[in-house]
Amino acid sequence: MTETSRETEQALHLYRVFSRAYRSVTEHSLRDIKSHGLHPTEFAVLELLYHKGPQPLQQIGASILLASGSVTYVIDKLEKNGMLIREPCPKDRRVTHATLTQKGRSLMEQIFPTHAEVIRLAVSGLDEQEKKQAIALLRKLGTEAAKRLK
Amino acid sequence: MTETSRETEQALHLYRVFSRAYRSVTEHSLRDIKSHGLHPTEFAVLELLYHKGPQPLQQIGASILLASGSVTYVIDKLEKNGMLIREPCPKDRRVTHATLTQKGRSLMEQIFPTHAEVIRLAVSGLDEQEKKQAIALLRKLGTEAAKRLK
DNA sequence: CATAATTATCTCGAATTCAAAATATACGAA
DNA sequence: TTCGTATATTTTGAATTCGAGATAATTATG
Repeated sequence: MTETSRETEQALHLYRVFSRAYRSVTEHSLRDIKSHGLHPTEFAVLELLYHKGPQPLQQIGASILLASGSVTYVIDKLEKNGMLIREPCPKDRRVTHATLTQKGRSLMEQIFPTHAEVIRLAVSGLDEQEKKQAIALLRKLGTEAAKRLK
Repeated sequence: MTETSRETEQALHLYRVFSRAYRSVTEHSLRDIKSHGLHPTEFAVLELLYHKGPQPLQQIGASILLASGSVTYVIDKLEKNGMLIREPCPKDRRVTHATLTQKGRSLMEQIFPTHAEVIRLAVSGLDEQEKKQAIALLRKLGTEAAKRLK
């Protein structure tokens, strides 16, 4: 028989509940994104630029956890679709910034409110107090987990 | 300016904290899995069979959310590596069961305790009481989100 | 200034995934 | 039985991702 401490059992239990919940919640988001003819990664890039403004490609990869080769691929596609343009950085010629075009911004202005509403519904199983608790717990959990990754 | 209700703001905030926490926690798991030369999907299949015993391929896909074509692909690979075998179901000839070989079972016996310990550490940012709260909140969140997917 | 080390991006090939179509089997109804 | 529908698996082709290596530009060091 395998020896597993009660603490470990509880940790595994939390991990499973966490994963299942994550899948169910993100499924709402994914369906909405797909319904607009976008892929999750494309949406993530557009959302980042929409909220944070022009970003170096490197930053984009770091923010949404994408390998550099994949960043090139997604940015290529979005640029071909006219959603954004590449702009060379004048201060550092190694760097390229991605900037939303008017078309890209319009798209996000059109779909983001709906998307926010989908997210609101997806997490509406918790009331305001519970959401507050969940935020505090998840923030702590995530921060500590990130620390231990170094 | 975009009108967004306070509730929606809170929901988006929860979603972001949730996603970040999930990435940090799962990164622990992914690194451990990789360190054993396995891919996440392969590990998921092995873990399922290890804990639940032989399963129809269809069940495997349903459990770990994998398209049927991908199931065939992963099972092929694991079978070639000698981790499992396919066994035709005598009662229903459409069905194939995947069963761990001794080699596959030994591998899991060897790596699962370590993996459990990695998970324990990954979520150790919360104490026992907090884990209990998190489990309750995440279960509720996940269950309600799943309901709304129908 | 010259060289080494670092950083940002892109290219290329391999691996994994999905979706749709093909195949085989099971099951219910006429 | 026979037909039609449903289910399980495999096949196929396209899309996305990663990792490693190449290139170019910057920064640090002597």
